[in-house]
Amino acid sequence: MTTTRRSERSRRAILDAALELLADTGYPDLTIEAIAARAGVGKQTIYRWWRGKGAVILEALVDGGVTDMTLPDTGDLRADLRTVIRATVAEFADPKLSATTRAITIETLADEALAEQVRDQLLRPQLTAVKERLSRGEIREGVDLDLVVELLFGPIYHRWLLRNGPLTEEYADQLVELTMAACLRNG
Amino acid sequence: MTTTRRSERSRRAILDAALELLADTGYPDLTIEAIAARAGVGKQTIYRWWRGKGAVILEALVDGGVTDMTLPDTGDLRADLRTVIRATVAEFADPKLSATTRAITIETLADEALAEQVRDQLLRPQLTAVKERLSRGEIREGVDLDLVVELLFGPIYHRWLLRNGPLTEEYADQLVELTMAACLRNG
Amino acid sequence: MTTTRRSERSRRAILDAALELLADTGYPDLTIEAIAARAGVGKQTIYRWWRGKGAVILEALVDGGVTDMTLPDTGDLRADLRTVIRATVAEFADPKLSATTRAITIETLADEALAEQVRDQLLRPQLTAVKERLSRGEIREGVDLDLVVELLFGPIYHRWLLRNGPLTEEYADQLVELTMAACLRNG
Amino acid sequence: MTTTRRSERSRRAILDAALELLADTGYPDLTIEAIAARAGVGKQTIYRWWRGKGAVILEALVDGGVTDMTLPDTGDLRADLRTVIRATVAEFADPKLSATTRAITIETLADEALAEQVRDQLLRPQLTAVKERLSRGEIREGVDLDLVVELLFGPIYHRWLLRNGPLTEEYADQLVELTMAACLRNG
DNA sequence: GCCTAACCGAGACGGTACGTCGTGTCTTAAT
DNA sequence: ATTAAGACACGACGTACCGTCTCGGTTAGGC
Repeated sequence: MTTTRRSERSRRAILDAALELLADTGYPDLTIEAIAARAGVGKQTIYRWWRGKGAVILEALVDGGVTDMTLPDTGDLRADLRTVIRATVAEFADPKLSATTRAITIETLADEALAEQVRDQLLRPQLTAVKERLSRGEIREGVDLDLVVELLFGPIYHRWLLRNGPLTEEYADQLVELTMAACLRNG
Repeated sequence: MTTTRRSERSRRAILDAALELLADTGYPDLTIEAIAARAGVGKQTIYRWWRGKGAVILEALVDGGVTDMTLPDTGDLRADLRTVIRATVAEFADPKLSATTRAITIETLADEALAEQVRDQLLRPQLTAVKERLSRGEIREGVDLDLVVELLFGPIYHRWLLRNGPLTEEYADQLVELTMAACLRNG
Repeated sequence: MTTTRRSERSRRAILDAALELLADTGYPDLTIEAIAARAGVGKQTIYRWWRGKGAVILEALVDGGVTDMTLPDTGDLRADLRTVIRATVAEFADPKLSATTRAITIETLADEALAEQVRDQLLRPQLTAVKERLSRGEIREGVDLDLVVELLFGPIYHRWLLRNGPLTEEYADQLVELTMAACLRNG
Repeated sequence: MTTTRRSERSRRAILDAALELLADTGYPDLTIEAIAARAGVGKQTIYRWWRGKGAVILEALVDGGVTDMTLPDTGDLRADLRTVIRATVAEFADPKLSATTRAITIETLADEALAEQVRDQLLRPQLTAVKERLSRGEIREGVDLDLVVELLFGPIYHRWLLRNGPLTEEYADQLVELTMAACLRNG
């Protein structure tokens, strides 16, 4: 088996530069050339190890540990979800953090292969964590938990993406309320 | 005072060419230069009247009457929504029609001003139509109808956008079922 | 016979604008569009009456009376020529006036028809005046006066055009001296 | 330190293409875009190494060895000059070869920096060669040899540039005759 | 003094070339 | 073998002018 003689130094410089530029100039104006320059790296080095700027950004984000999600479990499902959904809404409402999601979403739209990675490495962990918490709640039988999860996150995504209304704490709470009404055993 | 004497002939040629190329080559590979060439028009004429390819496509779609949406009202809210949501899911599942939505969504992510137009001219009419139908149903009091609408469309958008699962008729039906459970007076 | 309903007002505005822009931006950067704008005139009006920017400039210059040339005749041919050649050299040395000649020369190089006009309306009058003065001097028989005239002006043109040396008063004097030696009866 | 590794292959292709197009279409209609296309080269590669089409043409001509000039020395100055001047006049009279000179002259008029190169690389060698031959002749003392050279070439340039008369062998001979009268010790 | 052409300003139009930018591939020299 | 550097062919960008073409709105003859 061959050891990759890849330079860790370069890898880090590239990922860091990518995140910095993402914050500075926004995703659409992000270029491989700029990343290489800022990282003090040859363009070839980027092309050798990644398929495009989307792949670089993805790795940068995953590497940055955006993925961490630990769900509270106080025994009160409704309250726990409220916590999670409030946090999610706040994240989408924050222009700074929101840029990150925009970046990935755009790539996701254009590139099927990348979408797969995003789904598996960023999205699923979060959704699964919520689903798992739901599975310990008093859910009506016959209800698809995956669908319930989407009932929680879908509207947020939709509203954020299409800028179709404000993302407030009240919104989060109402969303949880309605979803609970939809799937809890006792309405 | 000077009247702007815009050529309707050119406008039509450009919008038509844009739609044809969108179908042929897909949005990311769409080029102002190609649109101009196909339309038999100078590039300047496009730049004079639109802010970029996103704006052209938007106008092309709006102009093409993609906006039309007439909701059935059989008296049975659940059945009517099932019809609408099934149709929506089918549209998102169809790779052909879906390309159009992808095109707009991408531009929407990148351009705030454009997003506003999309929201007002394409999105709102559809959402409002559904909301209006809901308002004639047996909804529990205190429930925000806008939120119910998002409960219906959000999950679809979410699943489609992130390729997070299949978009089938069963999916549509379950979605309607859960939403009804969330907001109908009689559960 | 039909009278031309041409607007003298526009004609003047165009010629004036052309000369101003020639001074401001130099000939190569001069555009019909800029002339029209500065003159407050439609482009069509320029294209209707002139064949291009060269023609406009030429008329502007001829109209400006650049053509006037009255030769002194003190009886002393050598002294008279010295006066004329010194003036000519000074004109070519002056960057401001020189720009005019540059403009015409460029057009002359590119456009045969224009060259003819320049030759007849600007160049010939000057050369003829000198030739005429020469004919009243003590020229050796068998000497072509046209050639003598060129012996005087050619070197200046050459040096100016190719920036092949300084254009000073001494230069003018030496030039006259040599030419006199070439053609005067008494050396 | 960084070494520039310019592609000789591209350089040659560009210069060759430039000369071919110059012959085909003439200087005013010559285009960087066309040169790049004909040379099978990116436009950027031209802009990287030259300042404009004038610079390309100049290098192409210098590179093509237009510069070579060997003067005869039979001992008879008058005869030798006759040979040179006849050749020069013939060159200017030939529409084919003349196009080249036109091209350079135009650029020279517009661009000071380029003019310097033309002067040093194309013009000076020729003039210096003649001057050197003159210095071995019976020139009257006190006569500036540079001026004599200009007495020979200036009129030709003048007549050619302004199309002020025919460029014939007789013209060449008269020109030499007059110049000799101006500067030879024995008239 | 009115009528009706030609002429006017304005500027949109189809084009062509501009000079710049970023792409992804390549070559080179230096670890 | 991998790296930083950056030249390369390519293709699109958005801009500037070209010369032609409508538009209304004067304006100056000939009646």
